[in-house]
Amino acid sequence: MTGLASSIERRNGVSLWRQIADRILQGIASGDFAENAALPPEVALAERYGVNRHTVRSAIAALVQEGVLKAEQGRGTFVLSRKRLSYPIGARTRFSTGLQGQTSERHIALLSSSTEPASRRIAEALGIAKGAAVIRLETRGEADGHAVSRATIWFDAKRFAGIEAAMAETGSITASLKRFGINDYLRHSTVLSARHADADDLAALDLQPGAIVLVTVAVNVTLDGEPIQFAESRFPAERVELRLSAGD
Amino acid sequence: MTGLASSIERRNGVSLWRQIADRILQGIASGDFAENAALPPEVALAERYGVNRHTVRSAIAALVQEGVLKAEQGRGTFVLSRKRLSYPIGARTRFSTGLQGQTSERHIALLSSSTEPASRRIAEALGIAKGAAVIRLETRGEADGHAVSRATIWFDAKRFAGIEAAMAETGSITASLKRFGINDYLRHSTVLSARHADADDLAALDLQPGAIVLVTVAVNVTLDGEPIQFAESRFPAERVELRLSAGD
DNA sequence: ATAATTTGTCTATTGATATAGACAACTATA
DNA sequence: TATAGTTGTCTATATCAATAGACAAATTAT
Repeated sequence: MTGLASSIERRNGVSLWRQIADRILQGIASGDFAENAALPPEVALAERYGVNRHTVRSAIAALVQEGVLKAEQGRGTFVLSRKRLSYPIGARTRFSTGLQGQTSERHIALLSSSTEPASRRIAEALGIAKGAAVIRLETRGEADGHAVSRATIWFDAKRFAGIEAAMAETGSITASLKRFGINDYLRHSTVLSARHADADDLAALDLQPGAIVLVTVAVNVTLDGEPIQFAESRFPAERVELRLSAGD
Repeated sequence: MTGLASSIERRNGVSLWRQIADRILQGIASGDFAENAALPPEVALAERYGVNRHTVRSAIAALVQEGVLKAEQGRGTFVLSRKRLSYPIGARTRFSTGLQGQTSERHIALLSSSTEPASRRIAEALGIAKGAAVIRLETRGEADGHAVSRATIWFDAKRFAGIEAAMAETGSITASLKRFGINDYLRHSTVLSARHADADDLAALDLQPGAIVLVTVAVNVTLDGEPIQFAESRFPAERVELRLSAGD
């Protein structure tokens, strides 16, 4: 990416093969390793990263299982997967329209829903009393059959009673909110962080263990500034990048 | 954060103690573990995460060495460190003003500089010919003595000859650009991703191996839209979160 | 055909990771 | 003072991670 040959760290808590797998994924995303082309041979990669050939093989094996690479005996190891999806974030962040042009199909699957008392944090974000009932939706964003996001979304249960049914039916937050008279809404705030994927993320996003997720914590509001939705979304860093759209 | 007891993954390439250390850091950042208060005892943490007490001890040991926790025999283990810095990103992203109010002192240290031919990517971003000379600055952002960012910045060498001297002197991008007649500039685009810190990041940001960095790739432009600066910045995810400021 | 290149498999060894259990050392409290 | 609760240290064992070397199997080029 920068052209810097940033090296590999040992005795870290993160295995060398995992680090090298990360580097290869980066290389693909940044264009260092072209699509459909062969990777450098294992011995060359081993030398480049200063590790044993078997360690490189472990990294490649993980990426093969992940569907990113394909190894052919005698020929080489080839890059299958495309660049990362670029997910725009701005005042009018929408799942479906945001990925328009990058994927042919996309929708949000409702994994589960429940009603619970609001924690302090959620109550503050939604401007309701702590302990008031909120609806929690667990969702997965899918594009062309691939999982690209995993979100937990909270709504005021009083104002949005039954929204889980609307979500299950429409597969869209925007469409569901319309049923409650909200035709437009804005992203009020977004806070961004990153962490290792937990077991739930791994399963829902079909990730290999050790993968990194980008985490956004966001509040959506009506045009009047009334908070309507609080959400924590997780995006697989190896498949998705977030593009900050300034104006919109 | 969400209250979900997301669990720990095994055989991942990321050791259990590293994952647990991450979780504790998250817990501190999100307020689950209050500052100056004691962590739950080791046996309780071991049970919560479903691992052996010794594994929890490895995680705690790493965080003690990192200066985040302090263990006292017979009493407990205490949280020393504060919440993450919140680094705002928007049209007017500036290092120093962005952290105002959160830290008393902050500046950018110039680690090294060089002149090199522009890669295709950098040439496109800066609107110059591929192979044209560009100045590369390697910098570290510091706040109250702690490293909070590590950036690589490129400028058109023709237009900004000598900017490395200005940077070394002023410790500020904004001040340096003023010397070239640029009194204001805007963030044109930002792309966000995350990865494991490489050896260079680890050293410069004083991180424990295995740590995660948030990565932004950004282009700054003049008010007329002329590109002036291309930068890749790395932020330690355990110490910094990025706050997207919508309007500004 | 032959050789060179590349991925695949096997054995062996070393160190890091994780579990298990026992007990020591220290602190706070009843 | 005695007791419970907590961190610190030690031994032992099993598995994972990484290195090392050798050779097989498949493909491509000479």
